[in-house]
Amino acid sequence: MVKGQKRPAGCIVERLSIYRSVLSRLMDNKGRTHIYSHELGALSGSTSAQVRRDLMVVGGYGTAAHGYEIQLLLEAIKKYMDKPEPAKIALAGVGNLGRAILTYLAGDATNMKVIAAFDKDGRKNRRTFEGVQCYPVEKMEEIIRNENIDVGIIAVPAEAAQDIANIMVKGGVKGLLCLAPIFLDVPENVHLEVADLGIFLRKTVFFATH
Amino acid sequence: MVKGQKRPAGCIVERLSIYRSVLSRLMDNKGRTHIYSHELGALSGSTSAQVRRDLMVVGGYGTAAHGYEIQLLLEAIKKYMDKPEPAKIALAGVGNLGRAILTYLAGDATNMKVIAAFDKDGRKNRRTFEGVQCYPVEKMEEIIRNENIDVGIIAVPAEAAQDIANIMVKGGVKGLLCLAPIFLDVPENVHLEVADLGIFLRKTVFFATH
DNA sequence: GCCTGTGAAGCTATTCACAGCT
DNA sequence: AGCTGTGAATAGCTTCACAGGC
Repeated sequence: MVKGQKRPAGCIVERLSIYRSVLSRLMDNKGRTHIYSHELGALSGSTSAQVRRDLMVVGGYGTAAHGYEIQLLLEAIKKYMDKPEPAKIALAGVGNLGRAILTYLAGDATNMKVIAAFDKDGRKNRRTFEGVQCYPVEKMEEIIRNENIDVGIIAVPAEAAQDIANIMVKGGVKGLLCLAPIFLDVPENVHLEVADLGIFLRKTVFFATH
Repeated sequence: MVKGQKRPAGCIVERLSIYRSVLSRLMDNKGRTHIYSHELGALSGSTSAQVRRDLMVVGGYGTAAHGYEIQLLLEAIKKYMDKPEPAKIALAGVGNLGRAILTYLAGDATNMKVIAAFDKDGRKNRRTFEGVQCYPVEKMEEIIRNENIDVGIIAVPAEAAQDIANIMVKGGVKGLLCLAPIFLDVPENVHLEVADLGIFLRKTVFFATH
């Protein structure tokens, strides 16, 4: 028997991303200006101690009186995580999953920009999705290289994923987010992030039924 | 500066799910019957030591001569992870993301079954998606309770996610997979798994550009 | 020689707990 | 009284390294 799920362990970067989105929403929608570590913890699935530790990394600006000033915190996180220029992104595969991510990014794409999408399906080329132009896969390597794209998102079926990854790497991406249910082989110097929805579902099912 | 990404730390359950899908593919597509820990490691983004440790948990059946027998391994993993009855699943939100997960499950749903989908959009009701019937949200609690559904997948916009979660919990689900970019408040006894694509993208961007 | 199974060591990440401040 | 920042302690996870087997 497994010992009872631990919080997904996620590294700091993951949690900082979460804090960031929670804080933005809090500031924009509720007009909050300050927050305590235990509140932020509750809103992001973490503990107060964890929050304080994380915030130390970006330079803790909290006061005992009012906690953290949200504005300041967001700037500190941004400074820690973001490069001055928005990251350039390419998307391969404009199926349901690809479109879902475009929709998401149309809402919150702070410091990220999807430069181009690619699809094998000729009918999708020349079209735009959420304002992003779709090109044939044959042009991918060239466009990635010319536009200096940083990150590739792989939202194609598992069978095609490795080929797509190879082309993206040849084009010069430094990171890949693979949404297909397969583990890709990429060079050491390219960061691979795997987000397989099926695995998450299996995990959920496991913990729900045990 | 962050210390250089560590393997996502994922707990055993996550890795077992991965092994399982890798092994199935290997057996079905390539007709392999045996595999060594270092091979399985390479194919699933892990190390040989890690694989051997994980497989001990399900009952290691390896031999020095041929490694592990795939068939046996799959059965052992299944016995460890699956209940005798397939897990019953409900999906809320039949947008791009919801449909993506239905497509996925149409391919590999071993021991999982999506019983019903729900959507606010009246035009989607009465339709089926990948063979799954779509109902209005008003019927959700009732259907979840009557069908004894184990797990809910939340693929609705962030604003609606908490309401949907509340209804699902009232209906009696024991686990929730939330795909919306928000952290939900659920009772202790319900397992919450958060899979926010935006967070993964942010992580990828961070490691690609640092 | 090369593999598995596994105790022991080594790391990382998380939590505790408290000094210092308001 | 209640909060932050942080050293120290703990818990959890991963790798090492080697005995035992083919």
